[in-house]
Amino acid sequence: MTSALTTTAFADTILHWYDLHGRKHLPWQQDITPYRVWVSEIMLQQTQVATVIPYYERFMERFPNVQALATAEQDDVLHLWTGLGYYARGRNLHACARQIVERYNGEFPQSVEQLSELPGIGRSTAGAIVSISMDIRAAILDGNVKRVLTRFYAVEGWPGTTTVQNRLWDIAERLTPQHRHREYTQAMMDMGATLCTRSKPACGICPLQPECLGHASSKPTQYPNSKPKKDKPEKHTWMLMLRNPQGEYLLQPRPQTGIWGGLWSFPEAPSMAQAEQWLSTHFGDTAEHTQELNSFRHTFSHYHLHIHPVAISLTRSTAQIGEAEQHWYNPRNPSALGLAAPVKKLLQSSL
DNA sequence: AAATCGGGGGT
DNA sequence: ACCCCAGATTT
Repeated sequence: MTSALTTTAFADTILHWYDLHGRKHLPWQQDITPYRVWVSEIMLQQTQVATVIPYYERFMERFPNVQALATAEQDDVLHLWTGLGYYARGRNLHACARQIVERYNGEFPQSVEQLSELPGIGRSTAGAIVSISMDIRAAILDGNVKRVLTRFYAVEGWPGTTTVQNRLWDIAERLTPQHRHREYTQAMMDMGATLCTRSKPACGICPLQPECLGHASSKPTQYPNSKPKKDKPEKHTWMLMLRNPQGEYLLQPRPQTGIWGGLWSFPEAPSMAQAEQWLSTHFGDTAEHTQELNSFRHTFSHYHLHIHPVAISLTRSTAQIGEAEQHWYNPRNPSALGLAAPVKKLLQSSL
């Protein structure tokens, strides 16, 4: 980790580049408040800017402040989160808003330590909130910053390990300047997002290039070192699309934890045989036209899920199924519920 | 320390 | 088809 550049010169270089080329017109960069920055940071976790923007605009219109979010129903929050993924972010966002209202009288606490105790806010997100919206010096270490730093210092090792992560935090803290925190934080993210990109870094126009060890190595894209590969298991599930005579589909809430936590989905079975078993138990005299639709594959970060949709038309509406909560969903008049992306897709294609 | 959580966009 | 993205939480 040797560079001719002092930490001060590093920040000055970044800030000068930001003044000329940084992004200053993103939605969350207007009317900067802790609430608006917080929501944007949560949405931007593992999700790219272009994807987030329409979700952010809708969310801000519906929940303009932390009080509005705190008093909302979880279904209303997850409805606006449908399609963004990582739904624990939506649940944590909601829980966090309620804690801020209850414990802090609706005002965001002004330290990385206090913010980090709140659900969904870790060290990096807390650093972003205080540096951008409160003018408090703090480092961040998101994907963009990791990429810039691992390249600039040619840091070996996968950043998922504690060793590499600690080293990167040390570097990030050391490089954060004493002034212009908001601009520096934004500048580092912009560098990573627009210049020091994953596969085609624009080293030719990068102000850090003369001192960059990654560039000197002639293989800057080898940083950050990639995660060790693992085979993804293949899993299967049968989704039962029960349609009543009114054209409504039966949905059930999923558990709060695990895949699609807190969202609504079709009843599922681990095999077609068990699906038919379940059908005869609950709909023995009302189910007809059971038809297996074309299956498709949905890929998660850690496994592939083969979804086998089964269309079942009911001769009449049926009462409560066991003790489970349930909702009859009309695709022509959608309810405000959180839906997993494949469920939403299936409901739309049923029209 | 390692596993768990989605969906989309780039290549 | 594969990689990974403005990470945090749980085990």
